[in-house]
Amino acid sequence: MDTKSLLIETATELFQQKGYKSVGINEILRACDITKGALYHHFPNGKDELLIACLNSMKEAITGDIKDIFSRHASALAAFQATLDKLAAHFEQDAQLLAGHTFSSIVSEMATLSEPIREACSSLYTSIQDIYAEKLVADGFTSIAAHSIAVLVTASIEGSMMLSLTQSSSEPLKVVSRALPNLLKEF
Amino acid sequence: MDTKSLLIETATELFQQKGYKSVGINEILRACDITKGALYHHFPNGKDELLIACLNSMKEAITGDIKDIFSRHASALAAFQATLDKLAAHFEQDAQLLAGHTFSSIVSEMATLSEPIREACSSLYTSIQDIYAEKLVADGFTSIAAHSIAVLVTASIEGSMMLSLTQSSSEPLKVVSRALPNLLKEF
DNA sequence: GTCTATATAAAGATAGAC
DNA sequence: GTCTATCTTTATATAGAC
Repeated sequence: MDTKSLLIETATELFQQKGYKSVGINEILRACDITKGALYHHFPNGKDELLIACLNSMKEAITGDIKDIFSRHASALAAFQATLDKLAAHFEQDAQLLAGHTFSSIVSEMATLSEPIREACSSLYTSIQDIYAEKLVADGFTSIAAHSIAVLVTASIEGSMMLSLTQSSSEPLKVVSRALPNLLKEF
Repeated sequence: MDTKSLLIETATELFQQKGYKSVGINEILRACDITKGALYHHFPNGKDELLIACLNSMKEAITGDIKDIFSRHASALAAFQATLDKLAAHFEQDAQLLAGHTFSSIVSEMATLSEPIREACSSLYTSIQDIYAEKLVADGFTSIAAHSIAVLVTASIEGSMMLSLTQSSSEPLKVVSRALPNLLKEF
């Protein structure tokens, strides 16, 4: 793999696990086994520019995963359940794996600090909600209802990931999975 | 106010808004208009020890707020709706105010880094869920059902706060508020 | 395109005067 | 109990050789 891609992939993983500020450039370089010269060649504007590239990479990976799951299940309910089961399974295998499905550590840290980064995170959540809403419309919901349900489910899933990480238990993910039939109703 | 309380109060607010790593000791001292000598007199173990004190302070403030709201409403549904309405109103008045009702910026950053801090955050969420569950039991739910619903609602509220901050809109908070009748059903 | 070496600033923390 | 001054480490970033 070329150095630039390696850099993005490695930094993405670290940022997702530890947040932005907590991860130093040196830590990233050590993990990639390269030095500063290479980083500043590919990202002349340094760590900020690398973060933007990582956010784009996360958008690709996360929406790709979701599209994949949603194309393989007939109903929105089945797709959401498969999503949450996968998250719970990943969590139980290795809590760190859960980080790969969210970017809340970056959102929480940066949302109030940097407007361009808040926008990048916002666009990522919008993309996710759009996939959800499309499937809900295919299931027969009106566009308006589908949009609301998509927001609700996104909030519930993100919140349950945070609770599972905090409480060191897959229970919150499983609770939301069981509650899905109630969530997927017009309100 | 004594210096120690001022320090805790000021640092709590900054940590909630920006996370832990993003807030430097110098920034806190500047905001308090004191110097390092005072800080290290009250917190010999430095920033880490100050964070623990802040987490305890948040626990007091947040659970106090919730208990207050829940004592003033007859049903769990009314109490949850009042909670979300208050969050949305605060958000619309000043997005920064929303930070005072959560500590997700700290959770997301520290949950994978420091075990004692993860435990402190976990205990805070447990306290919140206990208040919710108690009210749900009073409403007639079984203890088991009340516990599950409390987890679900906590996840939904926390997730919607994150979405509202990220998307710069109170819509996610309002969506979850409208969805509450569906959330408060056995599953 | 990547390295080494260096610059510069900021972080957290300590010592000792008052 | 708070200050000033200082120390150490770490952070991001740059310059120039290869």
